[in-house]
Amino acid sequence: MAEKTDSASAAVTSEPKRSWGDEVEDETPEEPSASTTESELNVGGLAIDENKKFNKFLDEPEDSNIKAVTSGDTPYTSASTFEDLNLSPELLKGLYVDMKFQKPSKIQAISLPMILTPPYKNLIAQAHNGSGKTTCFVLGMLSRVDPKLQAPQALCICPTRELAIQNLEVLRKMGKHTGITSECAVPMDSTNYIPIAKRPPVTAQIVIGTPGTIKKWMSARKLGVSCVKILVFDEADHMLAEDGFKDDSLRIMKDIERSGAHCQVLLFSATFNETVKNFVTRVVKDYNQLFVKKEELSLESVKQYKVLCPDELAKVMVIKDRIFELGENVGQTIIFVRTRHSASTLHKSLAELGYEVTTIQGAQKQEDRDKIVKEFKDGLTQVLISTDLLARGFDQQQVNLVINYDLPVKHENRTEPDYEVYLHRIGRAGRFGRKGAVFNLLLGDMDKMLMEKIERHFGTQVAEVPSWNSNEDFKGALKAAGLL
DNA sequence: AAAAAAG
Repeated sequence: MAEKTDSASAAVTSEPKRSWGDEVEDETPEEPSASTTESELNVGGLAIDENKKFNKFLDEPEDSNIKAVTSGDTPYTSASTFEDLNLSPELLKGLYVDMKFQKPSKIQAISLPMILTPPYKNLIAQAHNGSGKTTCFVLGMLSRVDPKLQAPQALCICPTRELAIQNLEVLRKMGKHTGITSECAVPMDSTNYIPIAKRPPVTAQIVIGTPGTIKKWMSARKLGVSCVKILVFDEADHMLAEDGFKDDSLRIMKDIERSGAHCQVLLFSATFNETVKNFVTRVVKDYNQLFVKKEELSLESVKQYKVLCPDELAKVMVIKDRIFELGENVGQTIIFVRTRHSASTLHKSLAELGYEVTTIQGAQKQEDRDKIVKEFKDGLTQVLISTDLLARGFDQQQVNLVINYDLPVKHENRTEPDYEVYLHRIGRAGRFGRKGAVFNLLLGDMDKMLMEKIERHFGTQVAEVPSWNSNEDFKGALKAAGLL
């Protein structure tokens, strides 16, 4: 039995007074622990234990420890119901009727009061995959927007076109009765292409999109940001990582700040490695934060396995003979590969063997990508091969099986696993506490070593499937995962 | 011998 400590403890911290727009000039390395006094004192802000008894029936990782550190002395009380949040009746209707939500999930219960209570502090929030982060910032945006002001007031930046579209769909469903307008700022497909100069200025109150398009619209003066009062970065660690979208994100932040209005910044992700964490805590100032230990980040409901494969052909055979045969009783499957090229190679091998499979990767045409995602979300396709395009955020509850055809590795050093990508990939299964299984196909000593490092990093045990070509072994694994 | 966005 895992010990149940207080789920969240709040502490007062004193942060360096720095503006998030200043970061480009200010790269001074800084010891974050020196400026942050994190005590485990329970200063009574968060009544989490009280909340626990309501939430224990919910199908999600409620026993997870989310550690809260608040800045300043605003007290926050965890919301045990959505009514606690002073949401408009229209928004509550969307939550209960359209979204069919009953109670806030844990991350929602803790983060929403922080987002919605004046003086609207910035927030850096980490929470498990599939625990309902999207709802946190969507609700935040919808309820902070002034419905009477017809101008962009909330901006949400996402790493992929697919994620931006998905988030907008959630927002529109949740905000259906509010009359709040929204627009998606992603590269348009060829059929709907309108040159930027011919586009009318954006009047939508909430804009969700990808960095390039947002930047483009801003610089063409089609997207005014002077009324923007809430700025969200989904998958924030990636959006602010050195090899991610860092420059674009900082640029957007800076432009908004330059326009004058005070803007609340929300950073959400399931992962924040130490490097990014140190960076983001320097880019935003005066923030509240929610964090999860990396050892507690793997979802218990998703069983992880490793499969030792003697050669490349064996990997294809595992997909063909095990995943296709057993997987269809189990739900949908995503197969992750490292490169666009291996995506098409695998696709071809499987297609030649007569299996029906679709593939998505960034080199495809926008409209093809949209079509593939739509088919998969509609349940018309069962098995989807993907690059890390879909590693983050993609929410399809019927996905119970994730295959790492290739393990995720760091770009700059391929003998190092990319722990964050690994966690995001396996988080495509087990949405909202559902059961799931992950099969890591390992080929050679390098893969074994990478796998060991991953196990060590997250402090998890990844069970071995005894034989790659035994149907019984895979059946047993799926049974143990609760899928058969 | 990377993926993502976008020009």
